[in-house]
Amino acid sequence: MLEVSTLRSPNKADRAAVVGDHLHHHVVGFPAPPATDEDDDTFIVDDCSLLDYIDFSCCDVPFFHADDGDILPDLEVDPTDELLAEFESSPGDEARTTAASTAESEPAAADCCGGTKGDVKEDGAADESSPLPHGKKDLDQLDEVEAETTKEFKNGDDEVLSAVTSEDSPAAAGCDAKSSAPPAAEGHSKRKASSSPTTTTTGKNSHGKRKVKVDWTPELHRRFVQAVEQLGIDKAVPSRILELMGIECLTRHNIASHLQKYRSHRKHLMAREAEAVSWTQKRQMYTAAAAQAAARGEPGKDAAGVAPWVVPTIGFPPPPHVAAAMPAPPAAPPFCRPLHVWGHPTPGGAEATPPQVPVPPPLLPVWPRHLAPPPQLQLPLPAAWAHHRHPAPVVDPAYWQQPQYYNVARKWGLQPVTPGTPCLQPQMPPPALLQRFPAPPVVPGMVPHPMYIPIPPQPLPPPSPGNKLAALQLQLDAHPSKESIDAAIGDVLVKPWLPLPLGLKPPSLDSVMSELHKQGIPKVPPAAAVSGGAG
DNA sequence: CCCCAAATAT
DNA sequence: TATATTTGGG
Repeated sequence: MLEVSTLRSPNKADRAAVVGDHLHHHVVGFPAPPATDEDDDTFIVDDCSLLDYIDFSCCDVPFFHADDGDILPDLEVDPTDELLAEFESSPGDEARTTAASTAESEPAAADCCGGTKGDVKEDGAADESSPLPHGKKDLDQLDEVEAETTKEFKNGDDEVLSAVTSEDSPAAAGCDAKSSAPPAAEGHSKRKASSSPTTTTTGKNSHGKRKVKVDWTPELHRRFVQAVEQLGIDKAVPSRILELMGIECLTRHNIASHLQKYRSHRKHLMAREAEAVSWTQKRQMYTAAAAQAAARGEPGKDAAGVAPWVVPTIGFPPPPHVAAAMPAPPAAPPFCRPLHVWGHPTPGGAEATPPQVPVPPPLLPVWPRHLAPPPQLQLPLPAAWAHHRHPAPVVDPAYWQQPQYYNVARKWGLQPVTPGTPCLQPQMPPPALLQRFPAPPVVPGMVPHPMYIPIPPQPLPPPSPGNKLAALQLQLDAHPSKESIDAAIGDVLVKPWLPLPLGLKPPSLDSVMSELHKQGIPKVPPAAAVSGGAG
């Protein structure tokens, strides 16, 4: 059994307790509970079932359900937004839902886990009994759970959000989390010890399993990010973050881990981006060169030859007008799930401001491959592209400020990238646009993806004799490393656009496009048929 | 206490 | 298998 310790917050009174599943639906968030001070320490979740059912994976998706349709609301969210409940399940099933709670703007008070889904650790026992037929629920801890409203309805289940860990750390405890199990036994219970078979977490329904790990739900993550941002670099250390977050359910370790990952993730992104950018640039340069060559009437350079090289800009955001002219992205995924947790919370407003131009983003956010987007969850999301206009990209200052990353950031010029923001669901381009989007030809060696137009490496048009640049580029691009490709692809998937490294000066897309246009070259290779687009 | 790297679980 | 999270060490 796992125990979760709850943290108590000194100040906060709030905490929601979690409820056991037994309740079927009662969620229980107690807004501020008068509760139990006594108890603060631990909650037990008994039910096993709850957790089980909860599909954490889905959790990520919480947004979708949003009533408002928002997706990743920012931290500040209104209650409404915050609800992240995910209900993926349908009523019929077990339903698992999770709701998020509201968050408050207040960091401190935050609710912690607003989003967390319950995790709990388990141990065993508890009762698995969980008799609940279907319900499972979690609870949330949120302090204020106002949001509940929605949640409750939803499936009737409840959800919870708490994260929990079992750490021993008392300190941590406090939260509302749910915890469960009896403390006893193992005492420390680190999950690890048990190897118990059960484990599970994710959803399965069976009853016995629960999540052991802290579930970093988007909500939680948001909070995390927020905290980090608020703290700013220096202070963005686990302990501070924890404090800021106010979530007592989490332990420093949890935070630290998450932080680590967060950084790591960023680092990777940066690296990939850099690569992608460079690759893209080369490509673009080549394109430009080719276009010029074509313009000169060089043989072999016709629209066809050139067009293939026109790729959606991966490296940088196309200017609005260009974007408009560009081919619409193939089909947008049914919905996007936030980059798990790694993204930044979009601070308010960003999403709030819909892009003036409903231009479909050339690039789409990533949806974890392992997750199949629930069909039902298709929500209209605000265009992610709003990013272009974001006055100030929301970046996690803290992140970048960290020495190691700061340097990197400078190096790569990533300042404004907002890593996780992307999870907005791109709007589905109008049919007309979709048609314009030729299906990417299947190119051996290239990974087919609806998101980008594959550019066959091999079929490069021979450089014209006089075109050194083209030749050079050809060489460079002819055999892109797998990584490069991957990076490019990943890039596309991950973010709509990337800032170029400071040192690089990409040819303007406009110039390229206009060049092509002059030549009568279609923006997109006519050939391809639209792939399933939506797929 | 924090960061990094590895191990493990999901 | 890949990814996420946790655990352990410096």
